[in-house]
Amino acid sequence: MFVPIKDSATAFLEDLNDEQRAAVTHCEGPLLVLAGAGTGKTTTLVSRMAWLVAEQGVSPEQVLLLTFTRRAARQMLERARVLLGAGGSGQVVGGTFHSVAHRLLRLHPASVGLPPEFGVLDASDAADLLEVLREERGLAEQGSRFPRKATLLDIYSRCVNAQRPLSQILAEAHPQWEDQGEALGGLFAAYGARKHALGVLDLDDLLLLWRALARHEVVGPQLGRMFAHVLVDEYQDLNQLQVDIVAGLRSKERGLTVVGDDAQVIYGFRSASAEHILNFRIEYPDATVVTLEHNYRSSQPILDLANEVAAGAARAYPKRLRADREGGSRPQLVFCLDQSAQTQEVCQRILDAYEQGTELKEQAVLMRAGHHSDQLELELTRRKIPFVKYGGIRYLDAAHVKDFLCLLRLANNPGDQLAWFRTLQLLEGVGPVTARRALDALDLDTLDSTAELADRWLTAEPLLKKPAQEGAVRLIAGLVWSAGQPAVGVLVERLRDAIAPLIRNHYRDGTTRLRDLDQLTRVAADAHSLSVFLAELAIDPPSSSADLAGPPELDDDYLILSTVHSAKGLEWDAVHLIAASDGNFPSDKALTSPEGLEEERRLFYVALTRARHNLTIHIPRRYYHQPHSRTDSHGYGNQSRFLTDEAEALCDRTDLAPDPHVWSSDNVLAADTVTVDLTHLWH
DNA sequence: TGGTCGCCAATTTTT
DNA sequence: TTGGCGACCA
Repeated sequence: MFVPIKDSATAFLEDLNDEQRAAVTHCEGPLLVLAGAGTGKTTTLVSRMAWLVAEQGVSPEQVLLLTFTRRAARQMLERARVLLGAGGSGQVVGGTFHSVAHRLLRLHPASVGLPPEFGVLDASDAADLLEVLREERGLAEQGSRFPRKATLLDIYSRCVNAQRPLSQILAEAHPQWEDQGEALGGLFAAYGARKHALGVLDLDDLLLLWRALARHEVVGPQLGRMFAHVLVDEYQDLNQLQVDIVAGLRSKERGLTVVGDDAQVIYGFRSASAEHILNFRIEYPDATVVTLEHNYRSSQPILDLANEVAAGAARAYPKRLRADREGGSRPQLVFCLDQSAQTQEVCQRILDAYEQGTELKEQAVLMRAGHHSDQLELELTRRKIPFVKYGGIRYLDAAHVKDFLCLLRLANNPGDQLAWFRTLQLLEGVGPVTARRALDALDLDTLDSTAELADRWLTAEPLLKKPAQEGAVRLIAGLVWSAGQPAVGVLVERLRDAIAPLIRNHYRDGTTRLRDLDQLTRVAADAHSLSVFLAELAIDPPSSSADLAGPPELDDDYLILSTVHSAKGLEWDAVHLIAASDGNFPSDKALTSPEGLEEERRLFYVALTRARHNLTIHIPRRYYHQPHSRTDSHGYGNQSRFLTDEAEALCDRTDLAPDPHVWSSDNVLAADTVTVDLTHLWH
């Protein structure tokens, strides 16, 4: 249906193509937009928001925008703000599923049985709690075979997110633990009970309780009236639980728009499944489907390669991206001798592109796994090339930051056993055993207020050695003092001072680490409540310490380093994909099932389609293994299985490494790096 | 002898 | 950074 362009408020419609405009101005019933990579998906979604506001009289705060990743949320809301900015009245409500769930639950905690000051566990907190329960239940005995804590959380989380029974999840994703089904079931039940007793939620609970809230007989309809229109981005990456939530939000009066691309399902490990987007028309029989195929991002040679890679998929829904404009240079395939050669080559190419006018911000280095850029980061630092890294190890995962957060959690809730357990072990001569005993002596379950802590501590104190006692007294004094302190900023600063000597003592580079805590202290100064501050940190953690330092200056130019997962939805003029050899990409960790390989392929496709003009794929020919690790039998291949002969023919090829057959014979380390066919890994 | 601490190996992707 | 294993201390 064509809607005439009436006034300047809808001038943005002129910049859209026919399909986009059809999507933006769709009126009746649910709308599914199948948007290939680079087809102006964000533009379409944001324009639809603006259109709803300008033409349909929906007020901005009645529009709910849901995205899968935090970066997508941020980007989308920013653009919405710009486009709606002129009106300036209200703001679109939006964010990740988890952050929206959190906000709604803060509004109605009691309706789902939550204490008003409920806490939120991030993934590592949740894993720690599972570990504690595992020990309590005698499942951690030496020699007994049982999943480690990260695996426990993964299994549990899959059950929740896929909404499927443990036995099924075990059979499909963790067959090696199938015989532990009973113990796992018991452990998970205890985990649920403990979370309830502690008044905390994990990230999965946020979604579960949102669904419960939506089904609540009083609050449900109330929530329903909050939003006139719901837009969901990256629908292909939703899991069953999120699909349920979206279905719960739908009503006759409310509009629903979902956008996605079945070729970009890359969150299978979070129980995402392309089935959901493919079944959308079945679930919503009155849905309208609009397909976007014009690619505005990349040049045709890049799309040719992407199409070729996608065509290799076992079960492809044929879709060929067409470039909007002519010309463009072919993707570059660069074979390097090893990782060091790759590092030098990437740096050179980044600088070359920069010289030719592509600023650093318009370039990105992409990789399968966060650590693939370790060496490159050192070299960039050495060459003084500024960069920001996304994905990989996160700021909050740094040990000393966790230590500090635990102390803050104690200020918020002195009965938090997990936080005590970690904090106590910062003290000299205190390990898990002493910490456990001190905890028992504290008898936290009967603790009513922080003020009692000082007295309580007298019973635990003798269990510690002298220097540890002094440190502990400082911490307790800080906590007791902070209990009467309403200003979060002041409180956090005081606790930072209390923990500072312990950090300095406990870590080799303690003084450097303390500086990270300063950043956190600064951010906390703006917080209104400690519990909300901590919960938001768990849901929306800064992805780098640079995030905490605030947005970089406008004139700052810096290179982006990112995992492919974190790069989804983003684009750059020049993309340098590194470590694209078999074993790394596809990651051999992912090759436990045929579906694993298919997801790697889609991930590769996502990586390729991030590039606008220049795409370079670096393939190190070999990796040097630790000389002693004879156990590492599979080694790495020296090329990418995704780059078939047909795909390679679409690229310009540069070979910086001698032919493997030539150099391997006179290289001492050659025996460690045989090319092995990895197909055996998934039968 | 129980418990801590140092050393070594290995580490996917995100909310 | 975490986990496993061995050395050293009370």
